[in-house]
Amino acid sequence: MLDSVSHNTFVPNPMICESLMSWSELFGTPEDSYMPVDHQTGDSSWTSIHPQYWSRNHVCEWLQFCCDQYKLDANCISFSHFNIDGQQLCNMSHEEFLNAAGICGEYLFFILQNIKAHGQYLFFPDDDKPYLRTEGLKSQEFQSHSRTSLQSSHLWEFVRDLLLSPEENCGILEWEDREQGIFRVVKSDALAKMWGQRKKNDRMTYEKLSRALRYYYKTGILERVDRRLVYKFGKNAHGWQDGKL
DNA sequence: CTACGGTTTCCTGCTT
DNA sequence: CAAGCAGGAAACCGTA
Repeated sequence: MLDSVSHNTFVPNPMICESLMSWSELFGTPEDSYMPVDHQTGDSSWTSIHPQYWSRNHVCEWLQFCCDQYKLDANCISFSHFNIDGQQLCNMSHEEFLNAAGICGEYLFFILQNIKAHGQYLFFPDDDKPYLRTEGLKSQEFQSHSRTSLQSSHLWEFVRDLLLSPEENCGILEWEDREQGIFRVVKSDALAKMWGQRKKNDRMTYEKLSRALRYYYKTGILERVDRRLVYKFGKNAHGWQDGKL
């Protein structure tokens, strides 16, 4: 689908942008999309370039990727605000992100900060070794047996990834004992709100989130720590030891 | 349509 | 008193 649209003419009309058209309305369904290499221009994929050097096309592709992979509601994103290159994107403040993408802004900002800091990594469940995505991965292959560090659908992985991104977690979570995998929930309400955003559930509370965390005791993902708001990764949790993602 | 895992929601009782 | 913690029970929801 992208191939049928000239990237150079992406959202040329501000009037269209302001109407907050969804991605699919503009470009078709997600299924048609995101090949790692731009076949039309021969450009490298955004995944292999630092955000600072992304072209406008790269920014568009990144946005599309986020909407697809992180199940973000494209309707709340003002695409006109993202008709910019990587340099401008990186210069956007947290506030500007919220302004441009509403409730999705929080997460998009978080994702971008993570990519800026760690690159676009993938993890393969089998060996859990970080794998830097390079060109040539087919989208199907990409979807079938890999995941990004941030798209994890499970709560404990969400918590883990937040913990591994100190620059982006806004002090919501803190390591108590890095070696032993003990961490503390500093801002319980913020954590619940962020998890709620992730699950598109604005009724999420720490009370309910913590119930889900307590279920992990049974499976060895988490271990009980006898202190308020403190948890510990269990033997069945993985990925939290590797310093940076 | 069924099974099932992983929550989500609610609740009662207890602790800090 | 407010905020957390413990789990049981049942509803929910996406995926196989």
